[in-house]
Amino acid sequence: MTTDRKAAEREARQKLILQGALTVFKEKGLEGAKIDEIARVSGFGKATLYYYFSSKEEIFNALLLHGWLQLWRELEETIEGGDSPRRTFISMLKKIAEVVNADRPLYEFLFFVPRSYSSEEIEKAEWKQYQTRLYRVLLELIEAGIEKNQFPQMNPDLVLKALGGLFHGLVFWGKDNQIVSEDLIEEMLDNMLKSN
Amino acid sequence: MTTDRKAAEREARQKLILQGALTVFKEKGLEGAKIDEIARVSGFGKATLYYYFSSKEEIFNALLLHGWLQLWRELEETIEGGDSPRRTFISMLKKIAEVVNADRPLYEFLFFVPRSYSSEEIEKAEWKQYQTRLYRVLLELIEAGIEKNQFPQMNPDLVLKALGGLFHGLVFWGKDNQIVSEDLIEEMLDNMLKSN
DNA sequence: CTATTATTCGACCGTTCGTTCGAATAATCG
DNA sequence: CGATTATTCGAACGAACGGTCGAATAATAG
Repeated sequence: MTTDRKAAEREARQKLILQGALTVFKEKGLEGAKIDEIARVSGFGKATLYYYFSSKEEIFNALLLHGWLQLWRELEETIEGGDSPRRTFISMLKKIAEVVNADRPLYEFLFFVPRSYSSEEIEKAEWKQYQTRLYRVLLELIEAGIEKNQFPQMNPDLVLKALGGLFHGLVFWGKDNQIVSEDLIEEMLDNMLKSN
Repeated sequence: MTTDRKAAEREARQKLILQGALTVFKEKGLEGAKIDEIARVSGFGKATLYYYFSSKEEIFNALLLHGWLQLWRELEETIEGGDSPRRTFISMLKKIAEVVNADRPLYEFLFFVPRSYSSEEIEKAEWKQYQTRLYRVLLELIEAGIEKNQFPQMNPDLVLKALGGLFHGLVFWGKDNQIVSEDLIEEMLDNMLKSN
C-alpha cells in the first residue's frame, strides 16, 4: 500500500505549514498574521495552504491542539504517579516547565494568545477541553493538599490563582532568552509553601 | 475667554470616545475592534472620531496613557511614604489592586492587551515608559528588601517575576465578577513571605 | 506509453475596514 | 444681522486580506 506513505507525507507537509504559522502567529497574533505571510514563511503557495487546511482558524486551532496533546501526553504519567498532592502538584509544574522550555515558541503562544481571542468559535475548539482539564486536575490536587495541611489553609481557588500566577510569571515573563530551570521552580514553590 | 470652555468640551468629547473605544477594544481586541463600532458605541459619527483623533492606534494609545497616568498618580504617595521596602512593596500591590478594582474594564485591558500586540509602534508609545518605571520601582524595593532579609534570599528578578505573577493571577484570573480584596492580597503575600 | 489522480500555485474576487472628502449644520464673532 | 470658524456626518475611496479558480505539473496506475 502506498496509502501509508502518502498519509505520512501529507502529515509532514501539514507540520511544515504549522511550523511556519507558529512563527507568524507568535509575531503578529491571530488577526495580525496574514495567510500570505504564513505561506511565504512555510515555503508553499497560498492556495496550497488551503489544500491542507480549510481556513486560517483551522490552522490556528490545529496548532493549539498539537501543543496541548503533547503537553498532556507528558503530564499523564506524572499524574498517575501516586505521590502526595503537594509533590504531584509541584511535579506537574516542573514537567510543564520542562515541556515549555523544550519548545518555547509553541508554548508561549499556547499559554498567552488564547486569552486575547475569546470568540465563541474558540470557546468550542477541541483544544479547549485540555486546558479545562488541566485546571481541574490542579485544583483537585490543591483541595486534597489543603486537607492534608500541605498547602495554605485558604480558598483553593485563590491558592490556585496565586500559585498558577507565580508559575506563569516565573516561566513566561522577562526578556526572552533566560529560561527558568525546573529546580528553581521547585525551590521557589517549596520556599513559599514552607510555613504551612 | 471661551477658550477654556472649548478646550474642556473638546476633552470631554474625547473622553466619551475613549470610553466607547474601551468597551469595544475589551471585547474584540485591537484588530477586532472596528472604527464603525467604536463610533456607534460612543454615539458619534465615524468621521467625527477622526476630528478628535488622527488614527485608530492613537485612540488605543490615548486609552492606555490615560490609565497609566491615573495609576501612577495613585501610586506616587505610596512610594514616597518612606515605609520599609517590604511594607512599601505590599502597599503598592494593594494600591494597584484598589485602582484596578475601581475600573476593571480599563485595567484588565491595560495589563493584558499590550502583551499581544508588540508592534514596533507600540514599543515607542508614551505609556510604555510608565510600565517600565513601575517595573523598576518594584525591582528596587525587592533588592533593598532582600538586603534587609524581608524577602527570600534569591535573585531579585526571579522574586519579582514570582510575586508579580502571583499578584497578576490573584487579581486578573478567574471568572470575571469575583474581585479579590486588597486585604486578601496582603494576607496571601504575608503568608508566602512569612518564613523569611 | 496513456489515463487518472494528487498536488502546487499565482491571479483573481468579493468583502471589510481605516481613512478622507465635501457638504451640511451649529456656534461664535464683529 | 452676515461672515467666519468649529463641529458633525454619511458617502465614497483605496488598500488589504481571506478565500477560490482553473490551469499547470508531478505522481501513480494500468
